[in-house]
Amino acid sequence: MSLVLEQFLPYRLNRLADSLSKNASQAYKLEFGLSRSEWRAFALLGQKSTMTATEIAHFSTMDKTKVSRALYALEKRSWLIRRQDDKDRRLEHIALTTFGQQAYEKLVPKMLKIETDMIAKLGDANFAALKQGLDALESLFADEAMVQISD
Amino acid sequence: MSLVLEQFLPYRLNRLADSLSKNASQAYKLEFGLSRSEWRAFALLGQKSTMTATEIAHFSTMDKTKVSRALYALEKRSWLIRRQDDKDRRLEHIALTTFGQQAYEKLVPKMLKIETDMIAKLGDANFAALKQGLDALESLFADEAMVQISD
DNA sequence: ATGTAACAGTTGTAAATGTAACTATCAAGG
DNA sequence: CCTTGATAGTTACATTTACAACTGTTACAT
Repeated sequence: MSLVLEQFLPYRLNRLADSLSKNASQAYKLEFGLSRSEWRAFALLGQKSTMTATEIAHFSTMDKTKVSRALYALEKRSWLIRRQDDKDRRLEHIALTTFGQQAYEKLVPKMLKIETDMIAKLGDANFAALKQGLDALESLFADEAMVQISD
Repeated sequence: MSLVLEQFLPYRLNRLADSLSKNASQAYKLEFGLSRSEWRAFALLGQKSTMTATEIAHFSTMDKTKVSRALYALEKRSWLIRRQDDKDRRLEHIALTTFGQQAYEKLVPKMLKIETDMIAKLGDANFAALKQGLDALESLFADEAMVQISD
């Protein structure tokens, strides 16, 4: 009947996502000067070692133009190199440089600590509940995406 | 030890918040041409009937400049009126016009339907878990805000 | 009363973003 | 071959946003 914004699910989720991200961004923003999109691309490259820009866009759910600019910024710091595919010259295989990997290995523990601290504060039961809820939400939207694709 | 972006809590929350919001925005964006910040201010005004811009900023967790511009947009559609406070001429008491209220009453059921449909798809158990998790997260960040204030 | 600090709200400006258009490449059919 | 359509990635432009500076007003101590 009546809508209370503070209790409205999309709004709550947005608010919380914002809080968590602001919290987490301290590590990569203050110390490394990375933006959120740069951090995402960077985190993926550290994790999967070699990817194309399109793959990064897919896994980070960012627009490809956003990815393009994030990669450009990371390239300027010499944190990544691009190698053109031998067979398909449209493709670029992107990987972290040694320099980039060193930064990655310095940054990851800090990011993980932020997360584990937060989880500890939440408590096991609440965290389990949160995970269950997020999993359920995610599969819900994964399904919808598939429906759209099969149109 | 290793960071998997897809499982990283701030990232997951961001991703989901985005999905939910895109889903929910269909109603207010396509049919009413409202932006997200306009929707938020509008929803609060419909809910609390009279507020100042600062209050709206506080309850919607938006920057006051964002609120200022959202209110300007809503005012242009004649959805709200401003009345200056008698005692403190810095303050503006903002309320929806009859016109704005009519729009509000048309929009709210659609927004609520989007939410209830989603909750139904989630299932009771998952929704309860989600709520528990979000509540816990929220109180965690509410606490932190207090800590900051008391500094 | 007067100066200083705080507050409400707006505006200016630079950076970030989304959308569409663009370049270059490939693949497949005629 | 050559045309058509798809794909990878970049660039251009319009919109949105954040952040700081600004105007006008109040409160309060001197």
